Amino acid sequence: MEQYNPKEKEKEIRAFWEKNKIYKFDKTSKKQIYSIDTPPPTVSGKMHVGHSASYTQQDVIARYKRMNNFNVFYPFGTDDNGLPTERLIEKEKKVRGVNMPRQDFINLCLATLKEIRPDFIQDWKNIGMSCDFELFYSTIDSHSRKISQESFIDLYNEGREYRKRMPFMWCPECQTAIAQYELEDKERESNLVYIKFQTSIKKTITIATTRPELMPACVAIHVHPDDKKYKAFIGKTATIPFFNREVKIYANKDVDPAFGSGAVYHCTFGDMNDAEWIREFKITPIEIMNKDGSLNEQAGKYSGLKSKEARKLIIEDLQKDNFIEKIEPIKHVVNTHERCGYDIEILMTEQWFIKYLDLRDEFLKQGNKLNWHPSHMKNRYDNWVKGLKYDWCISRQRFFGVPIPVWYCKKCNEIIIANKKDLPVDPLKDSPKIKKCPKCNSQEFIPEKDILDTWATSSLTPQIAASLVPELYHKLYPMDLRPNAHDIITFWLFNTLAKSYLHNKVLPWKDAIISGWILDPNGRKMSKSKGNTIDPKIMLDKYSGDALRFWASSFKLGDDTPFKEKELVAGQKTVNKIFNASKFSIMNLSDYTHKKPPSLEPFDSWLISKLNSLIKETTESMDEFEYIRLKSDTENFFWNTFCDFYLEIIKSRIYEPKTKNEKESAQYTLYLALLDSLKLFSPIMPYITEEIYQNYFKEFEKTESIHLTNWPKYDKSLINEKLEQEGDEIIQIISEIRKVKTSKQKSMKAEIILTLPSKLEKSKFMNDLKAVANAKEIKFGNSLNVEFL
RNA sequence: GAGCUCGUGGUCUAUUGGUAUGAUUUGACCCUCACACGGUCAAGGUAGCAGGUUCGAUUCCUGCCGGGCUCACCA
Repeated sequence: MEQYNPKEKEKEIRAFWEKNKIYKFDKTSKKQIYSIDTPPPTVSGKMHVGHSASYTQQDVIARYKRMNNFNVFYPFGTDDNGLPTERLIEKEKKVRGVNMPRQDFINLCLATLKEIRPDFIQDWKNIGMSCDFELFYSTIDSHSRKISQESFIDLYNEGREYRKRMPFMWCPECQTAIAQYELEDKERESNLVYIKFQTSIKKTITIATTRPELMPACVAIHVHPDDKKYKAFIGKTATIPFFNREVKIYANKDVDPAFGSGAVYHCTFGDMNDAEWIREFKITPIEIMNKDGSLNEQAGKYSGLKSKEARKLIIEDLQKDNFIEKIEPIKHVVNTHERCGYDIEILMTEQWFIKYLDLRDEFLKQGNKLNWHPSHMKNRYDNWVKGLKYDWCISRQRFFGVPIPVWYCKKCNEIIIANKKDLPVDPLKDSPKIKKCPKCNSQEFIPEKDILDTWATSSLTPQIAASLVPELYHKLYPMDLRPNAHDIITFWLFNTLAKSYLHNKVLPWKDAIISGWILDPNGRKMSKSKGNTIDPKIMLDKYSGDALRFWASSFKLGDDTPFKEKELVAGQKTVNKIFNASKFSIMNLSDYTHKKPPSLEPFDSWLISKLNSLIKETTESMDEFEYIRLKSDTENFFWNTFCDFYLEIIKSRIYEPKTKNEKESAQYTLYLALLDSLKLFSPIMPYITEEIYQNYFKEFEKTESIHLTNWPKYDKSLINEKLEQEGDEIIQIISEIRKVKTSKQKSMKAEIILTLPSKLEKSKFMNDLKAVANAKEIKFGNSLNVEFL
C-alpha cells in the first residue's frame, strides 16, 4: 500500500466486483426492492461525456439505496433498433439500407451490433456503474420484440390503434413517416415570393409563399373573412399560372391578414395546416410529392425535380411571364427531422397510429403524480402535453426495428393480427396462423413491412426490464426511479408514461431524476461538427473513474454545466487525499484492539458528534436525490475537520500516549470516522473506497465489499452541540496559533509558550491543545498570546 | 411570440429576509515523521440592471438586459 495507481487499481477492483458478483440482483432476497429504469444508451460506438455524468449521478443513487438495505434492481440495456442504428451501420459499413436487400441489411445491423456492443458497454463499466450487467436487454432482441409486439396487439384490441391513409409528416431523406416529437426547429433564410393570380372578377390577387414550387398542387386560395382588400374575391375563382386550373377563393379565419399579402395559396401539402384545411373545406388534395421529396408527374415540367431545384426554376419562369410582384428575403423557422436535419414534407401515406390525443388531460394528471427532480422540469412535460397536436404515428418505413405483427388480406384488406403466443413474429418471414381471411375466406395475405417507431419499444423499458425477472414482475413494475435527460422528456419520458397509462393506468415510476447537459468549456452545446466534443475515455485515462465521478457529482440535476477539467483535478486530489489519510490512519491503528474504550476524550466525542451531524445531513440530502450535498458535505468533513484538525490533534496521543485510554479513545474514533467517511464517499468514489476497505476494514467488518455494507446510521445520542461548540472554539485557537506561526515564518512545530483567555482555564480540551500547538507551557491571561522559545 | 430556467469574487459554486460558503486561481511562508496531487496564512465578491415591499434583500414582487431550453410561428 505504497502508492495508489488508479489506472491499474480500478481495473483490478472492477474484476473483483465482477468475479464476486457484488452487484448481482438477488431474486430471493427478502429486502424491499428498489427498481431503476436504467436508460438504455443508443449504441453509437462510444460514450459521450454527458453520459458519463448522468449515468454517474444515477449510479450514486443506486449505490446509496443498496447501502440502505434495498434490494436494488438495476438492469442495463442498449437501445439498438431504429434509425440511429441504421445510420451508424450505414456510416461504419459504407452502405445504404435502401440500396440493399432488406434482410441483408438487417443481418449486417445485427452482426455489427454484436461486434461493437461489448466495447460499448465496457465504457459504462469503466465509470463504475453498479448495474447487474447480467440483467441485460437490447431493444431489438427477441425479449424486447415480444413485449413491444404484445403492446401493439393489446392496444389494437383495446381500440387504441388505427391505420389510416392521411397526410402526415414525412422525412424525404429517411423516407419514413415521423412523429411530432421527432421534429426539430431550424431557422432558414428563404424568399417570400409574391405571385399574381388572375381571377374570375378580372382583378389579380397576389399570394405570398415560400414554397412556389408547390404551385401545381394549389387547390385553393384563402383570405380572412374580414379583410376588406379581399371581400370581393370571396367565393370567386383564381387561375393558376401555367397550369390554367381554377381554384376557389375561400374565407378562412385562420388566415393572418398581416402576413405577406394577406392571401394564402393552399397547396397540398405545404404543412400540416393545409391538411386541416382540406378537411375543413372538403377540398380534394393534389398529391404532388414522391417519397424521396421529388415532384411527381402532376408537376408538369417540374416533375422529377427536388423542391429546391423546382423552386429556383419556377421562380425564373414566373418572372419571365411577369407573374411575380416582388420577392422578399425572409427568415423563418422550418420543421426538420431531428435525426438527419432535413426539412420535413407532408405526404399522403398509410400509417399506424396510437390514439391518445383524447387523453391529454389524463397525461397531465399522471405528470402531476410523478415526483420530478428538479420539480420545474414538470413544466416541460406539461408544455409538451398541452401542445400535442397529433396521435402517435408508430409505423416507420424503415428496415431495422421491431416488425409490426400484422398481415393484410390480399383480397379485402382485412387486418390480421398475430397471436400473442407466437410472438415475436416477423410478418415478412412468418405466416399468419389462420388459413383463411375471417371476412372473405381468401387465403392470400400480404405481410406488413413497416416497422415500429423505436420509441414505441423504448417506451416499454420498465416492462421490458421488469420481465427479465418474471417471477418478481409485480414487485419490479411500476418502478421506483427513472433517470432521464431533459432533452428527451418529450420522447422517452412522455411516451413511457403514456404507454404505462394506456396499458395499466399506472405511473411507470415514483420518481424521475432529470439530468442536464454537459456543455463545452465555453458553455456551448457540444457537437461533432463544431469539433468541441470531449471524449470521456480520454478523461478517464488521464485521471480516473473516481475523478470523473467526483466531477459528475459536483453539479445539480437538471443543470446544463460547462465541462471544466479543473474539477477532475480536484477529484484526483481528493482520491489521493483519501488514500494518504487512510494510509496514515491505518498505520496508527496497527495495535488497535477493536474494543470501545471506557471513556472518550473530548476531541473524540467532538468528532463523533460532527460525524453524526454529517450522517444526518447527507442521508436527508440523498433521500432527495441531492448527491451534490453528499459530495460537498463529506468532502468538507473529511478534508477539513478530519484531516486538517482531528488527525493533527491525535498524533501525539497515538505517538506518545500519557494514558492507555487516550490512545484507545483516539483509535476507536479514528476507526469509526474513517470507515464512515469512506462509506459516505463510496457511492461517489467506489474504487478508492473499495480499495481501502479491502485492504483493511474487510477483515474486521466481514462484509464482502464496502458497497454492500450498511450506510452509517445517525445516532442522535451522540450529538453534543455544546461540546461541538467548545471544541470549535479550541479549533479557532489552533487556527490563530497557526496564523501567528505563519506570520512569524515559523515552522508549525515551533515550540511556544501559550497564553489563553482565562475563561478557558476549565476547558476539557487543554491536553490536546497543548500537544497540537506544541506548547511547552500554557498560561492564562486576558487574551490569546503566542510566545516563541 | 409564449412558457420555463439561469445570471453570486478572474473562474466554478453554497447559502440565506439582516451585507455571503467553499473550491479554484494569485501571492507569501512551511519538504511539520499520511499526503508538495500537501500544510498554513493572505489577497479577491456587495450577489446582471432599475424599481418596489420591508426596520432591513443577494434572498420576496415588478420591469428590463443577457444566456439556455421547450413550444409556436406561419401559408
